[in-house]
Amino acid sequence: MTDPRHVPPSAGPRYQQVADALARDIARGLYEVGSLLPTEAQLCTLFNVSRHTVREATRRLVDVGLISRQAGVGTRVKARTTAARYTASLGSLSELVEYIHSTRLTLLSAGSVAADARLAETLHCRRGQRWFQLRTLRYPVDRSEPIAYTEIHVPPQFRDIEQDIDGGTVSILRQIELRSGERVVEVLQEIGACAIPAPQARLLGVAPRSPGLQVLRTYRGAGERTLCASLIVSPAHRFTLSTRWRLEQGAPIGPHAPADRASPAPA
Amino acid sequence: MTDPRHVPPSAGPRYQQVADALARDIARGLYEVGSLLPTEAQLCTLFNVSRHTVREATRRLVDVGLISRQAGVGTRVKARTTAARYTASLGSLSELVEYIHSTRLTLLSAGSVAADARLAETLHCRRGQRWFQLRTLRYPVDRSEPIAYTEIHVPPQFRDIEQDIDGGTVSILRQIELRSGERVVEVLQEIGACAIPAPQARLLGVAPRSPGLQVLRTYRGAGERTLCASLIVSPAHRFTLSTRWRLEQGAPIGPHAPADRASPAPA
DNA sequence: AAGTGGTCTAGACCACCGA
DNA sequence: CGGTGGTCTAGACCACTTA
Repeated sequence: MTDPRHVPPSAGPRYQQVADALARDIARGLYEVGSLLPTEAQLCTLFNVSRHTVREATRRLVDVGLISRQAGVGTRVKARTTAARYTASLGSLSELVEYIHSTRLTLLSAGSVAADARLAETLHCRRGQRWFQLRTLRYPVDRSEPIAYTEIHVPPQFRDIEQDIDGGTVSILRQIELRSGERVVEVLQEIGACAIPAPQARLLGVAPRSPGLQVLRTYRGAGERTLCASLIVSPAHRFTLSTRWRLEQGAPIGPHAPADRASPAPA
Repeated sequence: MTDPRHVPPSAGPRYQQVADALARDIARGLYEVGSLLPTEAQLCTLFNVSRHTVREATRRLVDVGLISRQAGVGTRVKARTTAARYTASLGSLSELVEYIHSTRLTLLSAGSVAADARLAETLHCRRGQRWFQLRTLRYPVDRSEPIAYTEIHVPPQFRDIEQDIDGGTVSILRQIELRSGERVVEVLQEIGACAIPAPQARLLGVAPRSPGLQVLRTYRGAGERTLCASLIVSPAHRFTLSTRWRLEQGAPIGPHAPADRASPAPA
């Protein structure tokens, strides 16, 4: 019942049928990876459609990465099949950072520090590197038990960022972006478990060495310059991080609302 | 009103100029979010180009999420500016799952279970739901200390998956995909910290209630059918999860056009 | 210089939506 | 029903690559 060659002439618009046929032929190996597809003119006669239709068809295949076009050269086969890619995406940095909307921050301290051995390892920087450090606690608006302890580190030249940090890391990032003219280009995130050290445990109202989630985020501009690094420590069960990975189909149809977000653990 | 034509006419093809002009007008607020753009015919006369060119222009704007088109209705403005998007991507599921390449798995047990209250909550399923459960330990090839305890749950109809699980979750997923004809379309991942319960702690060689990382992954096919759910528990410091988020530029090369997002987001 | 894809025009018919 | 975007044709000129 499942003969792959039995594929009915695919339905839908002509360009889709052409695209499907080409994709099938590529998968079949009729057109090998690296070789050139027939020219658009040839495809026109081959499928008996206008050039516009051929281009609409090949455009789809370009979009899914099967082929690429180059003026003056031709249309080259890039891959035999569309690789399965799973992606997660964020609408903005705030979705990564503001794990709970209705939270408030309190600033514990702000000052210049030099990285000791532990901090250097955590932030992947040289020992002795100087940072301007903000230490904060994040609370749900309606409770007095903090969710997380956060250390935010920025390069010393940004030490005079406005310290109304209620906007959290995002507003700090925005200020840095404005002042440096750089854009956050990538965020490296490392998640692990830890035994919460006594000082933080005291702040968070849990027993020393009790289980905690530790999230390190390094915000980088172009050229791998670190614009900000934040370290979050949160007792177990106070929140979880969720990410939704979705298969990226060839044709990105339909709305997707994937988001990495953190959600509070049920109380 | 300022004359928008004082802006230097953007370079490039005609459709790009049209797209730029429209994007500028949307950003300016001339066309409000939610409202309809002029019809394609109107845009043709407005810019004095053919309909093909107008469509090529609006297609770009659709790709970057500024507008959407609907046959019979019109072209609607979806956002005032292209929001910064950060995406993370995986080449395949194995990058998500096989956190360390050189590991080996040992099977502790395999059997049918009914979800008790705890499991039901963990897996977000009904209490009493039946699963075929595999319990495993993952070791680095060169050490005897396990890095993680993993429970893999699959729907009972897949209970006779081949139990040579050395391939890990991925090979199990592949088998399920083959047998069900379904594809893993999305993966929901929840990460939290926990105090490792005594039984698992014993298996992992750590003290009961010591800190652990807990990762729940739910693999879903189309229609939100759960094909597999895995629960990983790993003692602190034995491994960390890293993710790299990258800024996705507005109109990059291959229009892996993210579909529209509802949230206009940050002010 | 010949041939490729890139762009653009002018015109046509269709399915679908809303009044 | 009239108007919208969706599809498709036929033809044209261009910039570019390759020989």
